[in-house]
Amino acid sequence: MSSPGSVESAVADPKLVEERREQIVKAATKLFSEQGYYLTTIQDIAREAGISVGLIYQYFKDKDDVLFLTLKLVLETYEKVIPAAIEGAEHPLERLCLAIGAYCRVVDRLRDATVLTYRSTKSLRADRRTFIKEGETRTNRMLEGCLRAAIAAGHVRPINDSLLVYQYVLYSHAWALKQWALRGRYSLEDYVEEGIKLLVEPFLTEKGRAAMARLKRKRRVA
Amino acid sequence: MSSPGSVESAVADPKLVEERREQIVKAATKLFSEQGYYLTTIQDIAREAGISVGLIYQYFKDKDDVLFLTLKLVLETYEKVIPAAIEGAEHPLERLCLAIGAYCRVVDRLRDATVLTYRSTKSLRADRRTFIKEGETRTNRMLEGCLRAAIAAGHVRPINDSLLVYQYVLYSHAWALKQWALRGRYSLEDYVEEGIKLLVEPFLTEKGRAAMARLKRKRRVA
Amino acid sequence: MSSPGSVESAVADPKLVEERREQIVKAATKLFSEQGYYLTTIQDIAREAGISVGLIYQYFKDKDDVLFLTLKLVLETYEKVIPAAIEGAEHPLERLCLAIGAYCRVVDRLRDATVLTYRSTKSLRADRRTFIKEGETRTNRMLEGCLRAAIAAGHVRPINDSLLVYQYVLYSHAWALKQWALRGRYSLEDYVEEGIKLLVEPFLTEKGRAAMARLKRKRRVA
Amino acid sequence: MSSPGSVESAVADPKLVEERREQIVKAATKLFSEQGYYLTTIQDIAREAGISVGLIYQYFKDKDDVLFLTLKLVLETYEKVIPAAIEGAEHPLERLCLAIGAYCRVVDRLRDATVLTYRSTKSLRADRRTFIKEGETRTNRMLEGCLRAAIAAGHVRPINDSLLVYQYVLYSHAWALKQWALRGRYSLEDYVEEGIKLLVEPFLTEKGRAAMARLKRKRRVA
DNA sequence: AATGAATGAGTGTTCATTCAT
DNA sequence: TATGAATGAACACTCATTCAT
Repeated sequence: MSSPGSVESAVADPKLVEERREQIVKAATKLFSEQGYYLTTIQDIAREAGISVGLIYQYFKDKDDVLFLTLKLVLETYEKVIPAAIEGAEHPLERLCLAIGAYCRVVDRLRDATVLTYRSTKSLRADRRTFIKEGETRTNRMLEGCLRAAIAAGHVRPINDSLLVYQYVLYSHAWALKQWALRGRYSLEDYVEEGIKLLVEPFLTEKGRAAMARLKRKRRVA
Repeated sequence: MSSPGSVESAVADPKLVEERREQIVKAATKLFSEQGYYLTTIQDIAREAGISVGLIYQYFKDKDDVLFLTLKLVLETYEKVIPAAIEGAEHPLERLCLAIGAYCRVVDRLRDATVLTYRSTKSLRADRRTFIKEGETRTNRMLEGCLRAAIAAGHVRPINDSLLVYQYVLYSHAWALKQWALRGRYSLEDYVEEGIKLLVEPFLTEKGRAAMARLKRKRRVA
Repeated sequence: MSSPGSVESAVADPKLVEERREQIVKAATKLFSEQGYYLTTIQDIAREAGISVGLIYQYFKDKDDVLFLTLKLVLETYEKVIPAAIEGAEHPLERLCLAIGAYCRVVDRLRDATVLTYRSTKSLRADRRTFIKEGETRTNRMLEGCLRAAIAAGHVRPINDSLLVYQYVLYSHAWALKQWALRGRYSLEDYVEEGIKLLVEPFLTEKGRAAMARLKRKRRVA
Repeated sequence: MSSPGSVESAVADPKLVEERREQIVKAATKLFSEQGYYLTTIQDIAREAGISVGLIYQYFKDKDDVLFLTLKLVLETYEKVIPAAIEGAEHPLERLCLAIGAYCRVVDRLRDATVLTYRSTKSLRADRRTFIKEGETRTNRMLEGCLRAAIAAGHVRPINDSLLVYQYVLYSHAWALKQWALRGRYSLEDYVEEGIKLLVEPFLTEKGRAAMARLKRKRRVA
């Protein structure tokens, strides 16, 4: 009946649908992030969004639907932000570092929503859970592309790229998941820098090290 | 009234208390892991444990209490298994590798419960949440001890140890969190080995590399 | 947060709130009176009122709240009926007798609810219990006002007015509390008349006796 | 099967039965009086009595049974104390005053249990409720006997004796029911004295007044 | 005679969802 | 489109009662 990635609405006007859904998801994201999925009621969401309970059901089939769109939006943000960050950069190493930095920054911005991703994905219907995981996989692949390009260009020595990419992802997510331990000890920018020292630099080739040095100098000037 | 770490019981006999709690927590761990905290009912737990609903309330104050002990047990297992694994080993590098391997293996054994840790810690009362996080911190410190010893002994070059330890932890947890992606591609033992290649070897000193080679040869013989 | 005398509602429209609460309290009064507070379930009340369980919780915070409004209504009825009964009468003795008669009659009308007052006040939260007792005190004071006026006017001889007022109250309540013994032996009107013979006439002065005789004649004519 | 006034026990030794029941009823009276019947659990009673839950069921059929014996004991105390108080006194007026005083005093002693009588009689099974009411009626009849004797002897003028007796009863009970209002304003002894002024003296004949004066003088000497 | 662990029916309460307006 | 009053299934939790020891 309904494909896992789309969400039906009883309302015709697509512009209104867009607008209302955004309004509702914004409220839901805030509340789900603060209190979790099960402790957030539809009435809470309606109140936070400044609309009536019934209206939510004009734009979403059920509560699961709201969660789905909320998580989908987080994933989509990831997928949008990272390409945007590396766009314009040519050098493979620069692209890799920019991608990692962008990931950390978007996690910082969507801190609570990222945690929500870990907490609540399992609350979704099975097919939608898969859909969300595929979104994550797509994001990973973007990082993987950057890493492979750097290997192909001879800046990074051959290595288990897919596992290393997971480390990039986990490192970024950790900024949200372990904020209670990390914040206060690092600024976001320091955290990114440390990440690169830990998860990129040790794998650079001679050529890569030289390139990295040049990049750092350039960045310092800018 | 009640300290966050203890759980009151209406039953006097400590042996029975121990036994029943274990029985209940075992059932709860299974169900919480499969369906999450909120979708698991007390009835479910009772049925799974083969006892009556009322009996659960003789050994736990409320549902939160059951979750707490469940999570506490996971953390305590971590804290027990890792020292046991490195006991007997003398060499700092060996101790570090054993610790990482032990962590991955205990995560494998408590796979669902580890995921539960990420999903449900926030469902706990605030003071208990803190208590659980302190347990995690203690585990981290054990790894940190190993890493620092290896640095002090000149096998690992000076590095941001606390962040690297986080990578060890995340790497281990990922085996549970991302099992949908990792299993099928790696066996547990391969995964451990890859982890060491990715998160230990790049940071070895000359001396460390030599020591590591010797350790590997020894392991292959055994 | 909530003052003891008010009851919050999730519904906005005050007219509907009024109507629904009346409907619910009416059902609750019947059931509480027949079976007592603890044997009456919210399900029972919903069924009796012809509404759903959930709806009760839109108009009352909890079961205690329903009991409170039920008892409050009884007390308020007392406070309304007695002034209405003596309004228009000028003569202090007439006012006193009318007040006593009105009290007996309202107890007769709210027979079961009056018994409920004795049975269930202690089931209320402490602050609300006090609130209810203050309502009773206010009613007593109205009777006390009548009695004192009659003493001041020289119709009743000086006497322990506050204790005598308690006797009036108890005499009225007894009509409900001891109905199993009194009904069948007295009609309500006879009971009122006997009460006046027992608790008013013995304390009349010469002047009071004369006035009382005149009042009785007048009443007989009307 | 079981007559309403008796309570079966699984234990043979009548002395032990007597002793245990007393122990249990004592605990129950305290708790029922403080918290009411429904808020008191069998576990509470067992704890208060210092015995096990199971043991209560060796001496009582069910919880209703415990309440019944508790109330029965109160009524029996009334029935025992009043005759004892008037025993030895010859003069009808003196007997009447002693009876009223004794009633007030026993109510004072069993203050909470007397309130319990009002709150919880309706919680009993129907036949036992009747049984308890008959006990009350018996007590009333003792007072009625005193009053009638005083009338017959020409000390009290002919009057609606049964209703006046109710006033005596209510007056005594009020000491428990309205203790929140009465205590602090009267001592028990003053309260008794005021009662006699209000509910006996106004109905005395000339002869009665003379006799009462003599009695008071005598009492003052003693 | 005495214990107290075990039971499970029954309670108050919540909240996703519907639908008349 | 939008509202929010109304529904009722489902849940956590309690406690009178039983029974193996």
